[in-house]
Amino acid sequence: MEDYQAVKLSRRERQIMDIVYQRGRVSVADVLEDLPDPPSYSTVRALLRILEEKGYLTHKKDGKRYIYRPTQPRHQAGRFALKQIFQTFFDRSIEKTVMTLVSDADLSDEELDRLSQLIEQAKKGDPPS
Amino acid sequence: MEDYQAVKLSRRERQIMDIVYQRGRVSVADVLEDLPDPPSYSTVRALLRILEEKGYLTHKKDGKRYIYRPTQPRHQAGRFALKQIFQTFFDRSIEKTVMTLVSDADLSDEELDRLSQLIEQAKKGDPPS
DNA sequence: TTGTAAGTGCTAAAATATTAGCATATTATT
DNA sequence: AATAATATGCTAATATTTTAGCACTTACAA
Repeated sequence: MEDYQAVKLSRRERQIMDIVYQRGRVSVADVLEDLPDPPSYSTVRALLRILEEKGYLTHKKDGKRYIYRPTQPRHQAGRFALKQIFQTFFDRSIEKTVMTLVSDADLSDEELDRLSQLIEQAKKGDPPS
Repeated sequence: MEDYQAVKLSRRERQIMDIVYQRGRVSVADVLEDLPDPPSYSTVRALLRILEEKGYLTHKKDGKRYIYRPTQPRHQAGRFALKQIFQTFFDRSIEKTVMTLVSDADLSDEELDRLSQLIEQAKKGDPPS
């Protein structure tokens, strides 16, 4: 399992991976811009290199600079991260988790409708137990 | 904002906080048991002490041993963590997030119904925009 | 071309985090 | 009240993370 396991990453590495996943693709300057308590340019480069060595990122050249992207698809990484949260804070209860999500979000009626539909579909589509 | 900001925690500290939030209250032995690549007993004690110094935990005596608990309520910490994930991996889209949650979960029909109700209630109760 | 601005590669210093171990305290039992 | 078992308090060694800086490269424009 070579997941985006925050469990293996150091503090800075984690911060950087979060930025990478938020932006999709990043230059050194992008990361520097988003990083809290921003360190030096050199530092960011070093971290990106390390993350690449560890297999979390790849880069390609774009003009004279590197553009980094995650090796693992965002969706997959998100799924893993979500599972983690859900286990740690919400007793593995989907209900509790969705409740928190929804109550914090201040959704419009249309959005709520779409959510309902989503759940209906889940009910039809994939009947368990 | 003195949240459960994983952003400030080291790798081990984070792992420990996750365990604490999962179990609610822990002894040193509990933590040691759940920690991946378990270090020594001493180590765990040291980490717990540090987390207490930093304000993330408190302890009280229970017989001869300490029981640690988070200073921040679980619900609040969970909310914060969830928000983070949601921003990082799901474009701030509740729909995407819920979709992932629900499709991974293999819920029973009753559970799906309860979710629907939840959403209906949100619609009535708190009409936005 | 060649100068310059903006990159990268690498290395090693500095700062933090992680760890073990010894000394001391507490509880329960005999 | 002495002992054994199981805690904690503290300190210092070790390992890892984080950082800066110098040497080199590339792209572009004068």
